[in-house]
Amino acid sequence: MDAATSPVKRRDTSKKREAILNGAIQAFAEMGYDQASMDAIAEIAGVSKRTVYNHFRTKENLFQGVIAKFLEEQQALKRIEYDPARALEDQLTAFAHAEMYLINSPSRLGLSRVLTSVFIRDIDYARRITAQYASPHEPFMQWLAAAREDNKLAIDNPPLAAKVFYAMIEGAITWPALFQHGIDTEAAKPLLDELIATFIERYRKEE
Amino acid sequence: MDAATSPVKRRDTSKKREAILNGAIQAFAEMGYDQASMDAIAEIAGVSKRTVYNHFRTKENLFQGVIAKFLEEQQALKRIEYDPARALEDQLTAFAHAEMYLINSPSRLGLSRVLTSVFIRDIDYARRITAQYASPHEPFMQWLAAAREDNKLAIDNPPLAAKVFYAMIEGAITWPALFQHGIDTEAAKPLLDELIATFIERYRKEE
DNA sequence: TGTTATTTACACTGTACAGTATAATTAACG
DNA sequence: CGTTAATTATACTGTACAGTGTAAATAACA
Repeated sequence: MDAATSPVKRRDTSKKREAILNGAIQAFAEMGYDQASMDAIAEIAGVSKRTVYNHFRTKENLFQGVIAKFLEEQQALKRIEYDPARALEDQLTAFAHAEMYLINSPSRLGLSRVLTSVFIRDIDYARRITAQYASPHEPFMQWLAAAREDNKLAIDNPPLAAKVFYAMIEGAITWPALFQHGIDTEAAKPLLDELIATFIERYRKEE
Repeated sequence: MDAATSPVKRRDTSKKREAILNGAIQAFAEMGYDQASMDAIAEIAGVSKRTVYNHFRTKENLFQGVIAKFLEEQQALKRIEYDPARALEDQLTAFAHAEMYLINSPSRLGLSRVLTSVFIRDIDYARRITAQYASPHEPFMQWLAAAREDNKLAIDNPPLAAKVFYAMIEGAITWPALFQHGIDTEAAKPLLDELIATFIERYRKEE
């Protein structure tokens, strides 16, 4: 199958593949999984339906390609570096804002909804897929560990504290954004500040 | 249309209607909205398909009947009375446990997933439906107000505090339960305790 | 018991869509 | 250029399912 070892002449098909993937992303995001027919996807991608099937055996297969792209991006975008020179509030606020803008970005919002609706219809399937990616809370747990190391936070159980923080962010921002047309970032700021204040009050190291 | 005012003889059809509704609830919960065909629903309900259509004009219509039943029950089950004789921790813990057992109950878990998947596919539809019911946070806001009145909590902005609490419960319990096969209630207790401690540390009134 | 509203069985229509078949066309690579 | 892998247009198959039509059966009520 490898171009270098195969005796068969193979051409570069990555361009079409990209086009199909992008068309599928757009179609899924705008119409949802079921409504996005393979005909519609092919048309949006500017490609014949047969070509779609030449690249992806089934619709489900194509969807997995879309998911992979989406989740890999997500993973790359959820970084947080601990900075000992910066106030904890500042860093947490920046991080929470990043989460809010990420979920709010229109292109991702649509796909997040589709992912949610597909995953909740088949949670075992969801497990199988998401198991292939690192836990999205990992970078934050690293941050917490660094802050503790730096004697700024008193945390007995970092995974537990990470769950508390993510519960707040997801419960207050992520899920509401999905069920509305995104979040009004200005209106959400007082809530975000309150969450961060609550978190810090709990775990701040007493001097 | 009213039996008392109509000149047409009308019989009691509520039994069949109940049977259809219960069959639909079971079918939707077990198979999801799309997979639950009207034929399947009729069979589970022990009723002919034509009778289903005699009671509900369309599948969507039937689904609304199911939703109505579900959301009304939900509303009734989300009560919390403030008790000045009981510690805040106790009351919040009991409340949070009630939420956890409610989402965990197998019959409701399936329907909650279906509701989620339908609502997230059409958030404007979701708005129209849920707008007909009281905000699910209302009872808790009353509780907060009573606790403040009783000088136990220092809360400037009760709706904001309510959002903080519900964000924690939903982010930590409700959503995870939906995407797993429910929540392991024992394993969740430390997290629940931590959330409540965090909430109380933020809003407890200093003596 | 007779009337008739309601229910049933069953055949049917129309539509939407995943996936396939195939012959013709295009364009990348040597 | 010529070869041929990749792509295209188009027509097609099979299936699933919402919703309808109808005549016969059933059962609630007067």
